[in-house]
Amino acid sequence: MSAHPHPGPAFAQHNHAHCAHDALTRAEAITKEAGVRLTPVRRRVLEILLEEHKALGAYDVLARLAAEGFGNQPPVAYRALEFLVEHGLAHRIQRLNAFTACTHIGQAHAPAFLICRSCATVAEAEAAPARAALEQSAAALGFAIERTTIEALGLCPACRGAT
Amino acid sequence: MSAHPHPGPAFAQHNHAHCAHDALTRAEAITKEAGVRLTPVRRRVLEILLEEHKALGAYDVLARLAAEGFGNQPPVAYRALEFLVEHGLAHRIQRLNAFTACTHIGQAHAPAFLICRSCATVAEAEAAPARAALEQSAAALGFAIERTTIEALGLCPACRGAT
DNA sequence: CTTGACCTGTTATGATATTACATACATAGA
DNA sequence: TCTATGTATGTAATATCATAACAGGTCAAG
Repeated sequence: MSAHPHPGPAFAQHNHAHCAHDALTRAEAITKEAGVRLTPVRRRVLEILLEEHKALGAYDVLARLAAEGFGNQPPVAYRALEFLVEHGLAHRIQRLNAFTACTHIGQAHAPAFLICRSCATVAEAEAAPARAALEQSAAALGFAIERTTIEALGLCPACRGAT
Repeated sequence: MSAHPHPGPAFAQHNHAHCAHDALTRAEAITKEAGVRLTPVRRRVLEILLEEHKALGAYDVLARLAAEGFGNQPPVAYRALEFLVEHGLAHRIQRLNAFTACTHIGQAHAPAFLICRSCATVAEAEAAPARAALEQSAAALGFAIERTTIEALGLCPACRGAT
């Protein structure tokens, strides 16, 4: 169990170095637990995503990897990203065709994403109530939901303040 | 006002010819009202989308158009689709990079999409409660939502029944 | 019947993503 | 230790999705 069960949102001021380091530590625990390998490329991709609370395209990640001596073909990035998403270490933002590090690694969560259209920061919000509401609507139609994508575009607190 | 303010979901049995014809009639009213033109390409694209309650990729639509003598370059399809989305006659399904005809043309609505992973049918569900719940979560973080995308993947009633 | 706005078409290119296959690495069992 | 096996990485080639820029056509207001 962690001492930080509810880390603040990406919008809030925080010690980002600690936030990123903590995420990596958790990622190592998670992967070890699952019996899968957090290889150098995978780990590096997670680190890259953790540098900022933004979503990065696969090709952005790829460029970074290539510059550091990893392979420079798309599958290198896509495979690492897929691995991270599959193990809950990162999320795919459909609206942006991009990826962002999970800010709640190791915690059961079903996030909604809040995407600032001004600064591109992506935060995870609690989506359980929204999902429950949707579940209701769907059930009324006889539809069995398996996976839900909830993404909102708008303005983060900082960008609302700025003119 | 229509005699069918609450058409059934795409999953329900319905007279599809009537459903599609009705949608076109409404589309004509909407565009006339807005002072924009439902030109042949645009109208034809809407008809194509209305043929089934599925999402079609821009290039699928384009192929149909080209076969019918319209232009065969991507912008032809993208522009018509953009027009339809802009005027609420169709929706973009982010998850599929595809488009589907709106089943509630002319009604104020903020839909969630239910996508059957088996038969690919797309239905619109009521998303107002889910949006309200999300609005709550977002407000707590100081985030001002402008647009929300809600898409669920799962099994439609028919495909649940089938083994 | 001209003008201006908008629509359609085309070329070209950019951005995102996957398939297929070859090579290298880790590790468990002989 | 050796080697077989599964898994990971690297590369080439290609598929899929999307937009920019510009030329020509259509239509309706003046």
